[in-house]
Amino acid sequence: MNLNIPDTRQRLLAQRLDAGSQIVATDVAQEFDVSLDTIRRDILALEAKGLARRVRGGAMPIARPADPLHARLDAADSVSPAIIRTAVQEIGDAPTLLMDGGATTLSLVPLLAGVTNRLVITPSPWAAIACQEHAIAVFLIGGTLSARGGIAVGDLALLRAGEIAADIAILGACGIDTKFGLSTDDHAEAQMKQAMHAAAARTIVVTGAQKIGRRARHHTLPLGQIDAVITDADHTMTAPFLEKGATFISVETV
Amino acid sequence: MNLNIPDTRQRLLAQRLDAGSQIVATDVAQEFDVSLDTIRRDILALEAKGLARRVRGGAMPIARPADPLHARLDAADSVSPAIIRTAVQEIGDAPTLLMDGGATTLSLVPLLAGVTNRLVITPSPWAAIACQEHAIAVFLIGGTLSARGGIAVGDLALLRAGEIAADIAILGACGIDTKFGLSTDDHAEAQMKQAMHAAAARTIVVTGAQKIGRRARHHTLPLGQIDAVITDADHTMTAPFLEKGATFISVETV
DNA sequence: CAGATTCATGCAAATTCCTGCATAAAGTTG
DNA sequence: CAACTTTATGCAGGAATTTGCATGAATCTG
Repeated sequence: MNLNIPDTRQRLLAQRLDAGSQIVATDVAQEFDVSLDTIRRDILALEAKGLARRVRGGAMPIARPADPLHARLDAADSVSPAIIRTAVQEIGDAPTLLMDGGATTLSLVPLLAGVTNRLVITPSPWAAIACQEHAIAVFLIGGTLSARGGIAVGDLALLRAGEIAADIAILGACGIDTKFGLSTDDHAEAQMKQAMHAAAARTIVVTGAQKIGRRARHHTLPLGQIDAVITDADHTMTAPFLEKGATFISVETV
Repeated sequence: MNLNIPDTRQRLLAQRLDAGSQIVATDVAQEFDVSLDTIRRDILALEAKGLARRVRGGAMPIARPADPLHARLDAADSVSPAIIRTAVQEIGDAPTLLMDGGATTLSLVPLLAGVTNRLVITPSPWAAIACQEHAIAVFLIGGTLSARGGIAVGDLALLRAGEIAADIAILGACGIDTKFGLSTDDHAEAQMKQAMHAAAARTIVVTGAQKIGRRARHHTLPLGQIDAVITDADHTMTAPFLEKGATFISVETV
């Protein structure tokens, strides 16, 4: 049995809050066999750490971050047209595409129509909808959609990606660095991108200049496994990558 | 159990208002099992915060400036609020939901938030996105997205639905008829809906009056396998169904 | 205009919160 | 080992919040 000390209790309570459930002080007091005051103090401590929102009778999870859609749509507007043009040209007539989620890749979709027999495979519901609106055949990879992330992830999704042989994987980036390679903020999404890379003959990364040199939390792919990076960064930023043998296709910013 | 405190209630009410539905004080009072006065005070508080327009008997959403994204939601807005309210009430606190695609079921999503540990499983990317915007955990069922249809279909999808045990399957309808039962325009989607029915303990159909008596191309479920139909059709339309032993929950059109 | 419904206000009961204090266990220091 | 400090816990009493009810006013409906 666990020790019934503040640390243990608070850890468990924080865990529950993080999972989205509410905490009813009287219930928890009974569960741990301590007085209501003790639980109240635990909640007080959690609030001080910013892990709980205290309400009458217990606590609730901290308010979630602002909804990702607007940010996503706003960002989509800001993707450089030059990047989009170049990426579409690079993709050419390849019939089977693996598309990542994210604003940058999403903005490519409208220009992918018009190729006969093209199939887009994607774990992103946004990309799937965009494809359908442009009459592109689309296969949706299922899985859990994380609260913050934009693509479906999970073992099921990984397996499924393993069953697929695509021509080109088109990935977005949270960060790309000369040593750390391509990186992603979410661990599960990083795995998904690795699986997409493995299932495709070529891997292209499409990303704006602001991601160059950044390192996100999780390593995703080493530079050597990326066939081309399309970006609007200028030469001073891409030079270190070129020295390491990476293929960067830079486009002039307008 | 959820905390029944002003904060929780007001948050949920604000959410419903934001989703465009109106609030009937007496109904909500019953739903939360509190007195009318309490709800009245909640509405008062929401009005003070500028989140509600108080009217006799309840509250209405604040008139919002039109928004470019709104074009897509128009279809959802045309779903009778009474149907939405009733369906949400019928769903209650069920933690695991299987949601069909379509405008009607999509319009339910904003009101499904606020239940702890709720998971929505859906083959519809639209539903998945709507869930994510409302911070509802969602599992996306993968598969091919047909050009016209709104949900992912395919053997893979069917298999996957077979691995799932949900509390309630919430289905839309292309047509529902006393003899032909529930029917769907697309064969693959019909199969998907059958699989969803099989994976859930209860099956609820939510549909507008215009679908009553229609027969779509593909038979999907016999009436006997549907636990409840929620519709705004009047008694003259639903009577033939009731005679056959079906459960229809009719709501008055406003 | 009469009846019914809904709203506003005040009030009492119940619940919960806050503060201070006493006790006990664990750790620290000389 | 003894004395001290720190930490955790439970309890009591007063303050604050929330709730349901009662009363009369206001509003809607036919």
